[in-house]
Amino acid sequence: MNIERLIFTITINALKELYNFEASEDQIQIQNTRKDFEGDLTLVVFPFLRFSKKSPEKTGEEIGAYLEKNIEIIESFNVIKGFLNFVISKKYWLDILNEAFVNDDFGLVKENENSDLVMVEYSSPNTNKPLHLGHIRNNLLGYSISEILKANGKRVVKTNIVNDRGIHICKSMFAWQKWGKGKTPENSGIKGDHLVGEFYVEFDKHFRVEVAELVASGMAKEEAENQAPSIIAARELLLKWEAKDKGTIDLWEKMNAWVYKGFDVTYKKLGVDFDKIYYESDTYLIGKEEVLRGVNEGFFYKEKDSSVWADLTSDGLDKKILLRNDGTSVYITQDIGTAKMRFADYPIDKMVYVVGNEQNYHFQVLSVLLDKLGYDWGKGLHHFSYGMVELPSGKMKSREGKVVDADDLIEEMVDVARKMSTELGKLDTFSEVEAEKVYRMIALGALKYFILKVDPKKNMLFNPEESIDFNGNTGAFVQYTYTRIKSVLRKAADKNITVHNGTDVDSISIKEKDLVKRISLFPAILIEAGDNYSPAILANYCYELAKEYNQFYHDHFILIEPEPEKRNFRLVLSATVGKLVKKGMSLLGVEMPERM
RNA sequence: GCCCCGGUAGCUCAGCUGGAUAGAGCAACGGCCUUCUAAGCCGUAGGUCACGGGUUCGAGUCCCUUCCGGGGUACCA
Repeated sequence: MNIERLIFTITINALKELYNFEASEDQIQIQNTRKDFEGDLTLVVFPFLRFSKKSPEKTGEEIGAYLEKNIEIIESFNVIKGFLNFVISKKYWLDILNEAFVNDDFGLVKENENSDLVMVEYSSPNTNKPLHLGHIRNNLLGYSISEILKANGKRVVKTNIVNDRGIHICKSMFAWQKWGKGKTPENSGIKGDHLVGEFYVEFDKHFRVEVAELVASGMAKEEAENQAPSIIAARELLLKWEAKDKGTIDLWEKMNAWVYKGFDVTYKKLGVDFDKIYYESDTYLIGKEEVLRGVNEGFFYKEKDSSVWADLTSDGLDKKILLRNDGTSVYITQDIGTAKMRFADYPIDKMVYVVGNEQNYHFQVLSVLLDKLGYDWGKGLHHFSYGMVELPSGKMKSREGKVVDADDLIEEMVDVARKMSTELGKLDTFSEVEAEKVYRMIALGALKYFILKVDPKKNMLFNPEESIDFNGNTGAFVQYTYTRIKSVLRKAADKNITVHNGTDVDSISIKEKDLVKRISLFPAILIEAGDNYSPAILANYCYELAKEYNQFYHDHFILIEPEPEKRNFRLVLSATVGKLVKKGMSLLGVEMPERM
């Protein structure tokens, strides 16, 4: 039984016996004792004063005495104001450490036949432009939350819906036809997704000139945006595409193939992957069918102009268009089709969509629509809504080319890592190939940690002028701590010092106990990170653990410690921290180098 | 206009779902390498938790007003 549960239970007994009060668990607050006070765990006694009718100090003393008598591992207690602090016995902490040390799955929940199957959709790129920093956040969050859910015993299917059709790709296609002069990734040496992105920007450039001209000639802006020759041409392409026009389909396939090849490179660099990929071009027709079924069954209705709508006002939402008046599908149409396809493919218990918070409303609507269409899983879908990445100048805009490109950013990070590492002379004995591997680990680790340590729900700021740090609260800090630990363990092995379990020492220092306490929190942190869909909770834990290890490392000898059992204890501590930090960071998608 | 989210140190972020004197990192200043990796450790300085009210033993945390920022808002995705 874990210590907190034990205190809960015995406190309930104490309140009954001392004050004849039947408490429930949620009236009892247990927290970690603040560092400035003596003790490990603290019970807040204020809520009990109404029943004890005594001072906070007196009440604390009485409950404290009761618990001390009835719980063996409580060594002593003290009361300060309304706070009852317990000192937990050394044995308890040593037991936890030994458990964490020997159990390679410490804190992890194993999946079984009854485990929920969770499908996590993330990435979901459009095929008209390369990935940028906003997509990086999405990809890292999606990958990490998938791993965290697995660590919580869920069966996870990582999925990607590629938005490979629609007006956006037609814009790039039209621009390429018109101004491309046969440019290809092969003959230009430009990565495919970047090349297609160039034409998307090219399209917008011409489009805006055309709109400006029309406005200058007296047309209203809104109409001009509808009448510009470029947009008309792009729309024609979309209609031809939907009509399966051979030439259009060929061009579409060619350009998308360029993009996929480019995306694969970026995904690989980022270390993210998918178990199943869906394409909008395969799902949007199913979406249409579902919408029409909805019309037939009376959930949706057709306007005079033959556009199709859902009236969601009784659900507290607005009316929502589902098919345009020309019969083409809108964004949400394909989401309906994709959902149907997925639930046919997998026995999904829970669907998680990793999509930015600008689409909060969209998912509210989708949930209701799916429910109306008779899917009972519609109501339970989870929109993992994350904040935007902003630049100092504001929101990123692909069309204006105002973005931090994913590939560029990664390569810049690697350059900085290489430079820094060379200056410090850390990897002088490494081969070039080996060193390059480590630079990439450090660069990616810094980038991933930088993004994942922030609460996903919040917007975050990225300043391209200041490169991401390798000192302080960073990925490199945690990696560095790990390499220190590995170094100590290597040296122990060199000296034929074996690290054995069942460690027992006469006394442990404050720093040592702090570390064990932090270790003991690992299982709860994993659960919390999973329940809250928050890699940030785990990232910050890894930092705290590493930070406390560095303090310990600074203040204590490990290998040099003459007393064998003490030395062993510290080696066990070190190995355990190393293991947890590696595990924790791996759930964030961060790799750990052995040396740096 | 209406709806949602946010505002914590100069900057970037934590703050365990209402508990003790609000914490880190960066930037600034000072100290620590003949002992296991100094990408580290220690210290100094830095705060009206946007503003004003309320709820209570106790509020950065919950409620309301106002201000500021971001997002959404029926044929963009």
